Parts: sequence; structure tokens; C-alpha cells
Amino acid sequence: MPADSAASDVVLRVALPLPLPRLFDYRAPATDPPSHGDVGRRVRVPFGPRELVGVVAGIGPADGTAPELRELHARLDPEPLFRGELLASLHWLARYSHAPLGEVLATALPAALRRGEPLPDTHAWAWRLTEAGVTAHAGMRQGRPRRFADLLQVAVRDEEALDDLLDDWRGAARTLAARGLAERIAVPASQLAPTPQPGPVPNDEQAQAIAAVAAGDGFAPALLDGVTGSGKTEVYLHAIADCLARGRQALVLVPEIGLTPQTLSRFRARLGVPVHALHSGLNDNERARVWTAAWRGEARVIVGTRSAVFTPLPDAGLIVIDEEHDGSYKQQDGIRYHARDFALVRAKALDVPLLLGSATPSLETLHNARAGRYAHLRLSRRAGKARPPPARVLDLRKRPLDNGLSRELLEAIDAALTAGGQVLVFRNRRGYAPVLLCHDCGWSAQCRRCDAPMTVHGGGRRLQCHHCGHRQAAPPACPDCAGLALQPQGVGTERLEETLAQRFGARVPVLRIDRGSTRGRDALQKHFDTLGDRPGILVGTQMLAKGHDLPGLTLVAVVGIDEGLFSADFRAAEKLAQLLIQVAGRAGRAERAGEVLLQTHHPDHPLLQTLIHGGYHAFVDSELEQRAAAGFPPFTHMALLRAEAKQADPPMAFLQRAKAILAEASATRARDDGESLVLHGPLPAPMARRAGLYRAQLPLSAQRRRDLHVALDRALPAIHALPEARRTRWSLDIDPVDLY
DNA sequence: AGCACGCCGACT
DNA sequence: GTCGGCGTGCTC
Repeated sequence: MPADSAASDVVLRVALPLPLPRLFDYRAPATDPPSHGDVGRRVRVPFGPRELVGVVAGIGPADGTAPELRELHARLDPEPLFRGELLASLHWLARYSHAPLGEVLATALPAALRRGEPLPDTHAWAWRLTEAGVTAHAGMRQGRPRRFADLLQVAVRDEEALDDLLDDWRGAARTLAARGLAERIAVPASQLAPTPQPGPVPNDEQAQAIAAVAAGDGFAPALLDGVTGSGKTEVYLHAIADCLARGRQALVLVPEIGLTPQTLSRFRARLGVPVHALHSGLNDNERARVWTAAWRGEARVIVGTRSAVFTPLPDAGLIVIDEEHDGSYKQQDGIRYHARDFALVRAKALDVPLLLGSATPSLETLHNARAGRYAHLRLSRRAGKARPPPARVLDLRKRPLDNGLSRELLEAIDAALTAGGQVLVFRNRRGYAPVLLCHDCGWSAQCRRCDAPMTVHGGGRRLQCHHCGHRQAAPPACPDCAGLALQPQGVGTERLEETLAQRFGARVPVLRIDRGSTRGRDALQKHFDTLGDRPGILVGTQMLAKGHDLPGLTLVAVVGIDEGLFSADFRAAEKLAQLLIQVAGRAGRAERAGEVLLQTHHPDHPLLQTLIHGGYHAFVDSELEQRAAAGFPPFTHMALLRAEAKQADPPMAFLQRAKAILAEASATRARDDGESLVLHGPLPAPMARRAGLYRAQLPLSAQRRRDLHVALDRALPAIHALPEARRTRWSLDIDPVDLY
């Protein structure tokens, strides 16, 4: 047998970024035959008329039935990009989400590496004094160059650290460099000497939690259940410092808007090592650099949002998830993973502790903690003298409202401002008004492409759809009856701002904080800085509910949450309770006592009563009972098959056929051991048309997770092959969070 | 997902 | 007579 024939016996099995549930086999050149060392390396391969970048998933004997195989064009990595734990965990994710391995691996890579670019350099740039600089330092005049030299006298400083330590240090650096006193050097991040700063002394509860985390050896999931302001971050910082002291890497996940420059500089200052941030503000090259620095083991602390859960951690020591209940951890398109759940899988495979922190833990996590699967660490006291604010319900029934605000509420705002405090007015709807209504004939402005009303913006002049982004001018007269009685109905943040500015604007600043007014990473902090500690009013949406410390806040007013009390989504109550607790937590974080007022037409609603009198855990008790009784997660396991198309029929037709296939697949299983799948629908989605597409869904649930996966594994090949599958865009979501 | 191939309408 | 609509079939 000739030598090249022997080489062609073994082929590379390549995972490609395609929605096809299989691998593709390629030959390698005889001079460089497939080997086990290829697994996890990227390759460039011909694919039909184009060329793709894939990852070698395995090697093996050629499948005799396959036609003539093509040869790969190039190996892109000198060593595997994916290996060990990360590769195994991503295999798990592909199986669990029923997604092709190639798509999962592509999702786990930063875009630059996905395109096949080589691994970037990961040197950090740092500054140090030259010998001449060390000598000259003592005699330097006061001023910025002197302060810069002072910093370098203590240690070599990387540029990230300098950003935190000295404003506009670059000018000073240039001055000193020109005089030969300082120089810029490339250093591996890992070689920078740690210069940690001490933090406050932990209180008893914090100390207990810190000790509990430190005692966790190997895989140890723990819920850090701490009320707002109780100092969860202190516990994280101790756990991370401990992890660094053991020579290990720490990964910290934060919600999308939680990754502020302030958070990062606090981490950098306290830990005294470079902290690598991964967030949506980075460009492709920066993301690839951080990913690669972690892959090389150089990055020791990585703080990032959802997709940072895919960071390679060759020396992993700890994973932290801050605000673990936050909805932004769930990816809603493409590979629909949940970063919290995937982090749990990784922590287990890595055999490291997992710290899940929240003031309002998800029902899933609390259920796990109560079942003893997670340690349950509690922080019940606010740090310092801060006290939890009392909450009061304002009954709106039969009260006159001024643009959505009751007289009592306005008086309370007045009083708070007079006492020198700051006020937060929370309304979960941005825009001027949620609806434009014709008072003569009942017509309302609907989006042309969605089953949703257009939101009024620009004080009534513009209409905007919050679901598809469509914008248009508000009509001057009713398009139906030509009447001139068009009125914005209801109240959004913009209208609240207008009303409050009319009333209090002469006395104090009124600032609106929502996605319309506050774009970009620093915009929120700029707003807070504008206000400073003067009396003033902040009006805003969710953005205001999260994490930010507003020490001057003495009154939190919650306006218009009634829609949320009667939502069809079984998670609506949980989300509303979390939101209310989080917003309320903004008040009274420092010395001043705070108050929370809740304006509602349903003062006796059980959710509000339970929350106010029993707190979040009382709510959780009753909500878990209801979930158990109704057969919802976390007591059952769900999946959702979604479909959408330009016409209404194809999605329903597809889901009908898919349902029959799934019913058949689970009936087979039911005969085996009496378990089965529960199938509902198919139903039109709660918003049946969105962005011009008709949407429908087929919910699946099962008592046992295995039954769900077994049925899906059996049914999916046939569902893929359905002719109806070609006429609709469809996707499968395991553990869906939003049923929209 | 792309991309090609393939068979039917309004345009140079 | 062609450019182009998107149905359907395939990609190692």
C-alpha cells in the first residue's frame, strides 16, 4: 500500500459554524497527517464553493460510504484553542441545547478568532522610571509629572492601573519619556507585581461568608443571599484575593449594565492586579486579546458580561456571578444558553467554587439552595448605619392624578426635597406615553409591523415602536375619523420628567434616565455626577434599579407597575418582585433614612402585600408553592419550540407537525417507563406579529429533565427533515426565560 | 446558513 | 429576447 493511502485512512472531523447537526470530514496532507493533537485546533476548510473556519472535534477512520473527501486548506493554531474542561463543557452545552457543536464553538470564540485570525499578542504596556529617572525623581517640582514619577517610584505600573491612579497621565508620561526619565515597556500581565490595597474590615456576617467560601474546596456552589447594601462585593473581593493568593484565575460575571468603570477600578485597586474586562464596549481585537490572555493564563481576573462565561481558564480557582437573577445572563438568540447555568457546569468540571450573589435570587437558585444543593450564605444587615427603608402603598382608586402622579406622592416628593434629599421616580415604561388614542372614535396608533401600540415620544410629536424600532411622526388628526381628539394615554418616563420639571424644575434638577436619554457606558455615571449630593429628582426605568449607589436618595417612588401584576407570563411575578426590591434598595443606602412609596390601583394585591409585610423571602415561599401547584419551573423542566415567518400559516403548520413527531417520540418512551412529555399548543406567541413576522410557539414540559432531552433527541432529526421546516424560521429554546 | 441551480414575469 | 424572483437541494 502506498504511504498516502495509509494517511487517508484517518480523517479530521471538523465542527463548522452551520445549523447542521453533524461534523464534516477532511483529509490532511500526507506530510502532516491527522493526530490527536489536532483536536481543538482551528482549521480553514473548503466547503462547497466557499471556505470556512472550523474546529477539529475529533479524528477517526474515514467513513467508507462518504464520497471523495476534500483536503483542509490550513491549520490555524500551533496548539489547540479548545481543550480540557472548556472543550468538554462546550460539548455538554451542544448536547444540552440540542445545537450543532460547530455553532456552539463559534459562539464561544471572540469574533476575530472565529474569522480565523491568529492569536493576538497579549503583552500589557507598562511604564517604569529609567535609571536617570530614579535619580532625578527626588528633585522634581510638584505637578503632574512629579505625581506620575511618584507612582512609578513605587512599582512598574501598567496603563490600565495608571488610568485609575492619575488623570491625564499620558501627557506627563510623554514629558518624562522625552527627557529620558521614564520608558514604556511591554510586560506579560502576569509579571506585574500585585499591589493590593486593604479594604474595610468585614462585619460578622461578611466574615462568616468569606470563611465559608474560603473553606470551599473544589466544586462548591454557594448562594450569597444578601440584601441591598449588605456588602456582597466585599465578599467577592475577599474570595478573589484568596483565589489569587492560591495562584489561580478568577472569573466574575456581571449583568450587562453592571460593568461600570467604577466597578473595575474598585476591583483593580483592591486586588492590585490587572483586571481584564470583557463587555460590549470592546472591539473585536480587544475581546480577542482578553480571551487569549486568559487562555495563556496571563489574565488572572476576568470581569465580564454574559459571553465572558466562555473564557478559557487553564488555572481556574473561582467563578463569581453577581446579581445571578439578572435576565441579561440568558442569551435570547443564536445559541440560547444561560450564563449562570453554564457557569455551574464549568465550575463543576473545573472543580472550583461558584459564588452566586443576589439580593433577590432567582426561584431556581433559591430552590437549589433550599434543597441543600448550594450552600446558603446570608447577609441580612446593611453595611454602616444604613437601614432598610419602610415601604408604603398609595391607593390610587378614585384619586385624581396629575399626569400619573397622585397628590400624596407629589407632597411626599416636595417634603423629601425640602429636607434636602434626592428622589427617585421609577416607571418601567420609557417614552412620553404608551399609547396614542383618539378620544372620539377609539382608534389607537398601532405599529404596522407588530401587534403592539406605538409609544408616543417627543412630547407627543413622534411615534416609536419599542419592539421593532419603527419610527414615524404622530398624525395631526385621527386617521380613522379625522377628528382632532388624539390624546397620549398613560404615562412614560418622558412625561413624568415633563410634569416633575414643571412642578419642581425651578427648585431642583430633574434628570431622566432611560435608554432614550442615557446611552453609552459612562452616561449614567455622568448623570449621577451632575446631580452630586444636591437635592434633585431622578426619573427613570430599570436602568435606575440596578446596583448604583446613590447615598443622597431618601425617597423612592414607584409609579405604574399595575400592568406587571396581571401578566400572563408565569415569571412576571418573580420579575416584578425582584424589580421592586431592587428599586426600593436604592433608598437609604447611607446615613439618611429612606422611604419607598408604591402607587397602585391594586393596594390589596397579594404580591404587594406579601412583599411589603414579609419581604422577598415570603414572596418566594408563596410563589414557589404556586409554581409547584401549577407544574411550572423549577418543579418541571421546559423547552420552547418557536417558529416565525412572513405569513401566519407556516409557523403553525410546522409546529403542528413537530408536535405530532414529539408526541410519538415521547409515547415510545412512556411505554418504556410510564413517563412522558406534556405538549401544549401550538399557540400564537403572546405578541403574534413582531417586525413583520408571524410567530408561534410549542411549549414542552416534563417532570424529569431526561424525558425532555430524550424526546427531543429522538424527534429533532425528523423535525429538521420536515418540508414545513423550510418554510419557517424555527428554533429550540431549552429553559426559556421569556415566553414572548 | 450560504450558495447554486432552475424554471417563470416585466424590462433594456 | 435577458435580469431576477425565491423554491429546493447540497455542502465532507
